[in-house]
Amino acid sequence: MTDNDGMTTARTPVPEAARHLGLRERKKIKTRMAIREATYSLVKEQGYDATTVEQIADRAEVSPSTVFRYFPAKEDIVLTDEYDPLLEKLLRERPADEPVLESLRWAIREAMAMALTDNPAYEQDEMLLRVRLMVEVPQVRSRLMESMSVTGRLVCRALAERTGRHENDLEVRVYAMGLMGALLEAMIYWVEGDCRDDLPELIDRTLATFKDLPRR
Amino acid sequence: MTDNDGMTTARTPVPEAARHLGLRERKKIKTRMAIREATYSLVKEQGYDATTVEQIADRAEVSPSTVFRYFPAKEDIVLTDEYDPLLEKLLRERPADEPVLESLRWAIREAMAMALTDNPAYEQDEMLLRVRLMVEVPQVRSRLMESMSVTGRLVCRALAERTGRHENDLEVRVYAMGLMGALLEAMIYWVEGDCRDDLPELIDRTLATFKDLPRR
DNA sequence: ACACCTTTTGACAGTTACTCTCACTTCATG
DNA sequence: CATGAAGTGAGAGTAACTGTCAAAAGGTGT
Repeated sequence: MTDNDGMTTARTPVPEAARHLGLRERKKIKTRMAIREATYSLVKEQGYDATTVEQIADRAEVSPSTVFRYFPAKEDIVLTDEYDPLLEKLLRERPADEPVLESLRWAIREAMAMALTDNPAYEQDEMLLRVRLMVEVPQVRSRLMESMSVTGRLVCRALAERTGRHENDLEVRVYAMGLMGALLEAMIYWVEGDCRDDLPELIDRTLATFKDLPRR
Repeated sequence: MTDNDGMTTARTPVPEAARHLGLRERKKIKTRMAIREATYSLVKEQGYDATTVEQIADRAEVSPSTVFRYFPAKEDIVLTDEYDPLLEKLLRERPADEPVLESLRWAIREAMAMALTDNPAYEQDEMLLRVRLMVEVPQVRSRLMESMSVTGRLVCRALAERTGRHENDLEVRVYAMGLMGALLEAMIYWVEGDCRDDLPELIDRTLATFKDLPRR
């Protein structure tokens, strides 16, 4: 979502991809992670609203200025969305003549699987915390909804390629945002049910309420 | 404070529905309108961000405290959504055996028509300003998206009645929120095209990308 | 008219997210 | 190592809120 610094933020501690980078870049990644982790632990302890940016800065051992330099808003600390590029990649890997709903289903499935298996347990923990915050804290949810439109544009592009339409077609845009709204609601439903339901199944049922966007 | 000595009187006359109310209630309605109109004029002059609550309070001749008492947040001043009850009423008036998409189409059509014809010209002006702010100012758009979920619940209820499902069914909720996302995107599309397109037609095309939610 | 109670208001102080500026440190490079 | 660039911290400032409390205004009984 608001992760427009062009740099793909990595999840694994000081990732391999960063090895060749200068000390500067590596430090940036470190403080970024430090701020995130400080935030997560504080939010777990006291809740989101009770956690101030100053506390976060203290625990991350940086100044408040630096926190704001790394994240434009407090919500962005918990809500950095690095899955858009992954989703796009997975979507592109599907055969071009497959119905878009099918492609989406598989791409989302795959993305979720990767998020759950490729990450260590404590990160899965944080992911659940994040999802919960998205649903429960209005500010975070708002931001999430904003990021929905970014992902929506991504889906628009995929839809355009598949259906021979323009990515700015009303039908394309409307269909994409409809999908996003539906998927978001599915996630909320899932969290409300304490994450007990089988998420892939919920997503299947969600996508099943749509008809395929016809080719032009 | 806001004596009706002529000069500071609001453009909009106190509505008939308020006639029988006590002085207290009537005053409340008045200050509410005063705050709104102060906000609209200031925003027209300087833009949303440059307009502070203090300025709004000054122009509306109330204290800043009062502004916050009437509207929990600045965004809420421009974004009061009085159309939910109307939409619900119109939806209920449609025949119960009509496909839900049809009902929605007519209800939305009717609601729009009423909004455009029943209001004096300057209110239409303000409506356009509001719509534009919804699309352009992130904070306002966020709030709008939040309110989307409220309207979504309303649609859920209507869908539940029509399809014999429970209003908390995943399919119902997901379908409703999909609709809301799509309709919101249609509105954004309309504003981006400088409101030149025929809005009812856009809505028809939007709803046409959905299949009907089957009865259970 | 008057007293009495309730609702509404304004003044004020405080918190917090965020912005901007500027001096200072830290890294990169020839 | 010197020189420039990038990153950081300190501090001041803004504006959206929040909470409290005393004063004012509306409503109601006698």
